[in-house]
Amino acid sequence: MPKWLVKTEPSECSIDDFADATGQTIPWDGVRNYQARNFLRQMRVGDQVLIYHSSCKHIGIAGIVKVVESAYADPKQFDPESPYYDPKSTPDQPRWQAVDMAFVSKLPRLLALDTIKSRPGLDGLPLVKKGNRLSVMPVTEDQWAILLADN
DNA sequence: GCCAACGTTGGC
DNA sequence: GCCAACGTTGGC
Repeated sequence: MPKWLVKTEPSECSIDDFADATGQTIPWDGVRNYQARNFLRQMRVGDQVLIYHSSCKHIGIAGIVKVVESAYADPKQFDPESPYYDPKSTPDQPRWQAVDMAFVSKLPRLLALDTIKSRPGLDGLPLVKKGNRLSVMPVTEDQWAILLADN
């Protein structure tokens, strides 16, 4: 079963928002980068996803969610009022996808970015590569195990 | 708030 | 198809 990591600004959507919506579904929409979108398309129901908090006070991996609905056309691309509106997208030819996710667990404590960077074996993870801006990325089983060790 | 790194756009 | 200009991301 593939595993993933997604970045989010906690002011927009945090692990606590998922926890507060336990048993419910939260759409993962607004992805507007082709490489990230291609990974979204590969997600399958049941895949586990690490939630990474970016651009905030406590940067790092905060918890785990799971995919509960695989990719469908992101409705926000058709909504002129939305900041995620894409005028070049049409319902016949949608450019962007969303998936639905649901809460699994919070990490007992935040796995901080500097801790992540200090662990060997994560060189291949796009998250720790310099200048990387990819917001949806695959995580290998090995990387997953390293990240969740001692947590 | 700064700024390096990156992706996208659009003129040519 | 090149590439400069621009906008955005995201750590610091």
